[in-house]
Amino acid sequence: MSGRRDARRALMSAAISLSLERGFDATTVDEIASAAGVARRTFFRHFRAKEDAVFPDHGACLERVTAFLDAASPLRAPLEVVADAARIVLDMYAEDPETAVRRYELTRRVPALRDWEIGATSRYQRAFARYLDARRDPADRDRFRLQHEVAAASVAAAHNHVLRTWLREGGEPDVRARLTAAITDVAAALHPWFTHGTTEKAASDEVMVVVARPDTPLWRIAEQIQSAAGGQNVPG
Amino acid sequence: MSGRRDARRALMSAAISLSLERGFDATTVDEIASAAGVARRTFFRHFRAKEDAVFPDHGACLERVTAFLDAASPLRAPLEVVADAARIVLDMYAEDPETAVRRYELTRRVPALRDWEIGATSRYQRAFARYLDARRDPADRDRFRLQHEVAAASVAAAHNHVLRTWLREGGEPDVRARLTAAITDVAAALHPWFTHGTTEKAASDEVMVVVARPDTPLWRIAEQIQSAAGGQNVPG
DNA sequence: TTATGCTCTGTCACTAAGTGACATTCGAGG
DNA sequence: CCTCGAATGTCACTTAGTGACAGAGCATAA
Repeated sequence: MSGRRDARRALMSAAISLSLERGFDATTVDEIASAAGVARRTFFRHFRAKEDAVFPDHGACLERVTAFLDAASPLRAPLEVVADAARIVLDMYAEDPETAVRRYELTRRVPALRDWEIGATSRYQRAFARYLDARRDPADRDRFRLQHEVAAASVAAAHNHVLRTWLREGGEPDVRARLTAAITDVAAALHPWFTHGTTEKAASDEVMVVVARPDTPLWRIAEQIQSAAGGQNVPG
Repeated sequence: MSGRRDARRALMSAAISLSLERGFDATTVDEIASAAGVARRTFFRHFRAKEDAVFPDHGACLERVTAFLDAASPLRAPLEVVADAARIVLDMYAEDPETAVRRYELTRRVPALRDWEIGATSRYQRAFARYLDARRDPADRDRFRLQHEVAAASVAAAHNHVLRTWLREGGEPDVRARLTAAITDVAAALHPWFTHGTTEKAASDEVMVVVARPDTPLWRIAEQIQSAAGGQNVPG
């Protein structure tokens, strides 16, 4: 009937607005669809369920996260990569703070929406754990699966904490810095789990010597070199 | 029509069996009800939704967990109490291993059921975090909320890991011991977060002297006494 | 311009989840 | 035997979600 490309966005907006006014359960898909100026069937072409209309971007964001994790350099420390992945999720919320805050109001009030979002975030968490698994030497995977799941859950919890605090305050200040700080805290506690291949270094002023066992992961060596260089350029 | 007291159990059993045969989505509530020998309406008197019939005990278990946490002695270390709370949940699964394994088969295959269970377990996790909050001095709560949420998530993740491993193996060996081991690992990493009120001790062979700041929590002092006693009886 | 094809959309019809109202039956206790 | 309350059965209804088919909008090639 009108512009043909913004149906999805209009539906999301209508779903959130109407749910905030009358309540989520008291709002029918018919009402949402007609408020957005489309047919009822069109709603279900864009969203699998009524709850999905409130969180329309989790699908695409999950794909972005998994693609990022699949493409991450093996030279980087695993927990740092997972932290960046969490940052991707946070950025998605921060992209539209107003909508994020309105959504948050809804999820606090409607249990069905809370469960739906928990289901969505659990998929990120699973992606984190799967990534940590993949980074580990195949022989070690079974032994470290517990640590991976706990680490993934911890990063997800830190992300959720920062996100909720930010939303409660209205979406104003710098979220990314807070996430970095939170995950640094968590990573400090969990660090021992990810430093198995021990590395020793004997450094002088001019020469850097790194002594490591042959099976030491590359990212650990990179980490040692970086800390030994102390922020200065490593002489070529 | 027949015995009047076991409708709930019969419905749960029918729901799991039929869903394993034909698939969860392809099984209607009508079929479940008639298989259990009751009317369709009776199903919804016992369960809020079709998914609920597969996990009928989470509600009661959550009440047990929160009651346990509310009644826990302030002399015990917070992480130990939370570990015991997780044990309550694990015991509920272990009470009927066969059903638990069948349920697990279902949750692996049906996304709706997986999301439903994740929603249920998230409520335990919230209870854990809320308890850790309550244990903290009111002035410290805001500063430590991140740690509480991460700790709660970690314990929940450890529980889920042990549970899933156990279910995958068919439900045979000693689960409780594994949960203890897993949570011990986690608690070791998280321990620094829960030892703020520093305690120093100067011990001799016959006399025990505990030096602590006045605001040191009781459970920390108890912990110190216990470790100083080294498993022996503390002389009265 | 018309023809062709693709994607998004509208319409209709249908199954099944979940709820409210009211009647009925079972079981315990007087 | 009668009564009361809780669990159940019956009926009717709203609404979520899906399948099938038709039409509208927009591109590209002839």
